[in-house]
Amino acid sequence: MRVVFMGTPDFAAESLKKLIKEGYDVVGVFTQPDKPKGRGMNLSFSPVKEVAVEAGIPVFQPEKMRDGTALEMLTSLKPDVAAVVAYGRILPDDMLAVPPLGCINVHGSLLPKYRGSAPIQWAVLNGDAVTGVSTMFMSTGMDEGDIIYTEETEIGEKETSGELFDRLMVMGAELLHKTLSNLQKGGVPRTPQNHAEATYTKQLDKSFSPIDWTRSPKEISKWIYGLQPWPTATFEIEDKVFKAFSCEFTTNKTAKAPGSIVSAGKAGIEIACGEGKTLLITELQAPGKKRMKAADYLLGHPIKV
RNA sequence: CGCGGGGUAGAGCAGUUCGGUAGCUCGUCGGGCUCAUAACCCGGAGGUCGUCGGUUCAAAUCCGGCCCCCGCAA
Repeated sequence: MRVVFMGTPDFAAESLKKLIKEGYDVVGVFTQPDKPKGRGMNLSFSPVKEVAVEAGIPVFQPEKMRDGTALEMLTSLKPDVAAVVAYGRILPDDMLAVPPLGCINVHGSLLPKYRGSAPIQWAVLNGDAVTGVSTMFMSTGMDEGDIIYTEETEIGEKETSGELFDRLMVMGAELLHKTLSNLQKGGVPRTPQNHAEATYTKQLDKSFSPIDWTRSPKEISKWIYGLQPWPTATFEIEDKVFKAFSCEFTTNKTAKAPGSIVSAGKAGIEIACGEGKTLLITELQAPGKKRMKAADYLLGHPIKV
């Protein structure tokens, strides 16, 4: 079975690695064009490209999806099936129609919940107890295809999106393997999504960072963990912007306005939240500094309460 | 050559402008106070000041090379 793989970030690279390891005939890999990245703005390969290059698989990085060149590339590979994992591009219908067995997509949520960009992070941000991965047959509408398999997993109380990501990318890779394997053997289930239950997520960016202290400690905690490793939750003290990494709930009550500092000591920095409750920030990062315990930061930077 | 901040006791920082043998808070060790303590008091240990080289009577501090960490931006 000739497989064409399309993907870009680590989440996708994990699946590609799995396919290679399981011996699939990966005849070509599509990934986003190389971009300048990091300090120094050096040109860098996507994680998927790294894996493909190492495995000696031809890499395709079309700039545009709809000018025909991408379609030509795909057609020339004569794929039986395409596996698409976080490619970051919308495939036009003519490309979706190329592989006879269809285009399989791995999505980081239990569809039809969280269609769109950052499903994993939103599951954490919303305080969900359970999320998972799904494989589906791609269709014209974004993440609207028929579901093949799903696999659930619980979200830990203090699990960050990054940690959940690491688990789901492995689950996703295995589910993709199961899907392709059964597809090759003859058939896989095909369940239309209940579109009435669909929800959509917005892509995350820095504008989500500032913590809204009027919310409950529980919500803020989820915000802090859900926004890791990026774009990270932030708050301000004395005009400096801090990133928040860890927090603890308290049983304290306060009459202070949400966002004000209630106490600062060995336990951390206690800040007033909504409902008169407080949240203890235990790990943070000051501008230009490393991530550190809030207590350590206070040693060299006394904060007036 | 994208912009910028930083590497000083176990930890977090000050000191670098105007060179002169290292300071603060916490921790740690010992002692004291106390019914008791994460509180308080007294005392001690602990640093080749990232690294290599240069200038100088003298360098954490001035000059040059290198390594590492971090923020922005992507």
